Amino acid sequence: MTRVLVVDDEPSIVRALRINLTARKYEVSTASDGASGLAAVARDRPDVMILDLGLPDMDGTEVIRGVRGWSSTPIIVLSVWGQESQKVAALDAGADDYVTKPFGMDELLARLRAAVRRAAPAPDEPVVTTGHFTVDLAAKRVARNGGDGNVGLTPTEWQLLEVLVRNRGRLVTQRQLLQEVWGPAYETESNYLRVYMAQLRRKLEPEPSRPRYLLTEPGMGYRFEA
Amino acid sequence: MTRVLVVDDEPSIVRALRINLTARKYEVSTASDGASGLAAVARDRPDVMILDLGLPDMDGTEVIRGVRGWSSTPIIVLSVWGQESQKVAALDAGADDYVTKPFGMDELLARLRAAVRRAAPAPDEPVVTTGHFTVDLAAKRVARNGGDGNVGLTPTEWQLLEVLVRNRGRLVTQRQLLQEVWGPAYETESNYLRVYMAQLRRKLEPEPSRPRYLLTEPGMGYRFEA
DNA sequence: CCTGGCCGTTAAGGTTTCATCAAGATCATC
DNA sequence: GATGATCTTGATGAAACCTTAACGGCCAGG
Repeated sequence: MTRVLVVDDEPSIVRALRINLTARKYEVSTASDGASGLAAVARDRPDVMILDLGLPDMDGTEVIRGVRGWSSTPIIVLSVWGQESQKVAALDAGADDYVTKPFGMDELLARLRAAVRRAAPAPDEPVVTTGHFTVDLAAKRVARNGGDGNVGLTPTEWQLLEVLVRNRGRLVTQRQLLQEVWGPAYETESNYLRVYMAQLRRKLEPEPSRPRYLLTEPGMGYRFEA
Repeated sequence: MTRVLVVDDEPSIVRALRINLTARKYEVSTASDGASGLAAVARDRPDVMILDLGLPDMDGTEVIRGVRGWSSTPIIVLSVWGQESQKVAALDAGADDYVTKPFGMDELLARLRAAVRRAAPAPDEPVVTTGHFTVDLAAKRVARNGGDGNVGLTPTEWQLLEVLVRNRGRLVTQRQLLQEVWGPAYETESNYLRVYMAQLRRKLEPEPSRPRYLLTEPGMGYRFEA
């Protein structure tokens, strides 16, 4: 039975969610502010968390960071319409998805299912092959196809490549990359990214100046394409 | 059976709607002012609401806001011709679509079907496909069908497209778009919209000068149709 | 018929962001 | 303490982007 934690300070929403989720065989626990929400995550270990951004005691992104410090429980964020920057901040902080209030129950349930499914035992393919090289995530090895021997990557280069390959096909924001590789304090040092992306491209791309696998999306981030 | 709530103070219109809707197997309930309309929404939980803006007791946008506080039931607004600003205000408040009086029954029924269909089970994955291209909200990727490679969108273009796609099938006012993409301070810079809509159409539409998916609603806003 | 408002389109300017290079700082190892 | 690899930092030219203004088409109202 899937456990859901609802953190919202509006009783009507909490009630509606409790009724609908219970009817669909979810196990529901609730909290009405950020502090007790964090406590509830630690206590109940929910499989997924629904979090309202407009809590009375603390900022929603603070709650997300508090959870993400030690848990990867999927988080679906509820936000009122028009607070675009808030939503972006929440996603950057580690939220998995968002729904704007007012929401349709069907939509929320769909996103809930999707979030739980994504979190399920990741059938991670540990080896990714492109037309020119092969990345083995488990063995931490990169080898050029046809050519022998493996490509030597420095620790930082490897971490960067790993994040990109794990999100292959998807765009990864600069902030996310910096946060995962260098830590939260380096969110703005986009210079590092450029230097290391250049090094990766020099070592992996057939034409480093015309990237084919490690793509730049100007203003947004990078994408690994296999 | 689909439940429709009609809120209008003109008996002739209520009667005409009741007859036509009942004949087409809708279950109809009615109310003649805003207050009882709100009560009826809470009591009957209609699948869709048809709301006249010219009610005796309260402003139409007030009714919409009252509903939107806790429900996302689709709302189709009826307004007399010429009250453009009223319609925009209603859409901004959260209405889904509008029909100007006098209206053709066929048109109203079409919009009714569209609104109900839209509210039905939302797709699990945030991937929207049209006849000519596919939008993946999670991966931030747009690909032309058949053609390979993805279409390169700038950050602003992407944000604009995202708002439209998330509200697919439904009219989004200029103000809403400007606020979500550029921020509350740019509510009147409708020039930006024209420039970026043109760019999106050039990149996505098969015939940019004859839009098929990114539609203009003159005086109101834009609509993404899949 | 003319006028004004709204929309679509285009192009140029200024600004931000990106790629590349190279030199200093840091770290691990011996 | 010396050495080599790795990581930071700064500078520069190039590319992409955002903004802004101008022009023309279309439609409605006078």
